[in-house]
Amino acid sequence: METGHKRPLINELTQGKELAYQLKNHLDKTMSAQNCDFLVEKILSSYEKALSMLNWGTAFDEISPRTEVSDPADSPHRCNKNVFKKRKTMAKWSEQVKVCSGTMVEAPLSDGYSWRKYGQKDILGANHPRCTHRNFQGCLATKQVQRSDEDSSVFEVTYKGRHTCIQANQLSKALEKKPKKEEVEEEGMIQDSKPTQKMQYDDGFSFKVNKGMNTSEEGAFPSFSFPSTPIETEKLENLIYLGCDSTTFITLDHNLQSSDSDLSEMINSTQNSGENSPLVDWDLSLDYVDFDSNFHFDITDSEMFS
DNA sequence: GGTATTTGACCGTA
DNA sequence: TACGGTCAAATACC
Repeated sequence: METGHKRPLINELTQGKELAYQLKNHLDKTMSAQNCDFLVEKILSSYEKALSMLNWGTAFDEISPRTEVSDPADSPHRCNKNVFKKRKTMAKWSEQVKVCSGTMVEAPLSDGYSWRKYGQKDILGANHPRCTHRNFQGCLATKQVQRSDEDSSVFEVTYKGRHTCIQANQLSKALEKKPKKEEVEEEGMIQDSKPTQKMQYDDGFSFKVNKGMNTSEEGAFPSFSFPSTPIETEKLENLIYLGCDSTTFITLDHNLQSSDSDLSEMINSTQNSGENSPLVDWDLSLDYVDFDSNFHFDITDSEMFS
């Protein structure tokens, strides 16, 4: 990796270490849960940034000579801005979320992160333009929103990159005192009115996202939550267990009309990779997807294969 | 005046 | 070379 990129990386890691020490010191003393949450999220944010930098470094290493880092003078638009020119490496961290917004047209935009629209593009063959949003907290994640041609109430939301920021709601919540019981309940009502969301990946299969914790439990990620979609009993029989950690389980719908070899390949690649994350080495790069471990999600959608 | 959005142009990828 | 992603100046909004 280039020396110039080590410094911010070291800074982030150092900051994470210091914050961890602070947290350790506070654990013995009287410290509110909110402050603990805040410190933890700061620590996580630091490590996320550091890891992103490492990923960039990897991307940098993979850049072909033709697309290698260019002299800033080469492009007036990229002076001191984007050091790395190859976009494909960033697109690697992508997930796609289909949102049946129903009456809540704004729903796709309110996922708890702070997004700023920075581009709109007419896509060939699409009736509606594609809007691109970027987090303005120095976060690497981007988000694309495009209204479906078939159903204008349906938005396709594509997330790219990994969040390195602290979720806006999360940050404010950490700084606030614990809300009153009524406020918590009200928040829960709002969340329950949100549409069911489906995560669909470019590789051809999709997830239903099932929030496995109730509103009062979710804590750290209050607004990026989806209504709980109970798995039907008969569907459970068709689910192939892919893996889990303490709070997340991942299953693959056995009804998927992909070949058995494809299935086994996916499962093998899943189970053979990583100790903690069941999806670490998937080609669709779920290791980079910003899943919150508080979410339960299962692969139950077979539309893409029909 | 500060912030957010729009939009035309540039650039990378396929 | 066409298409899509991104940038940044221009514009709108508060």
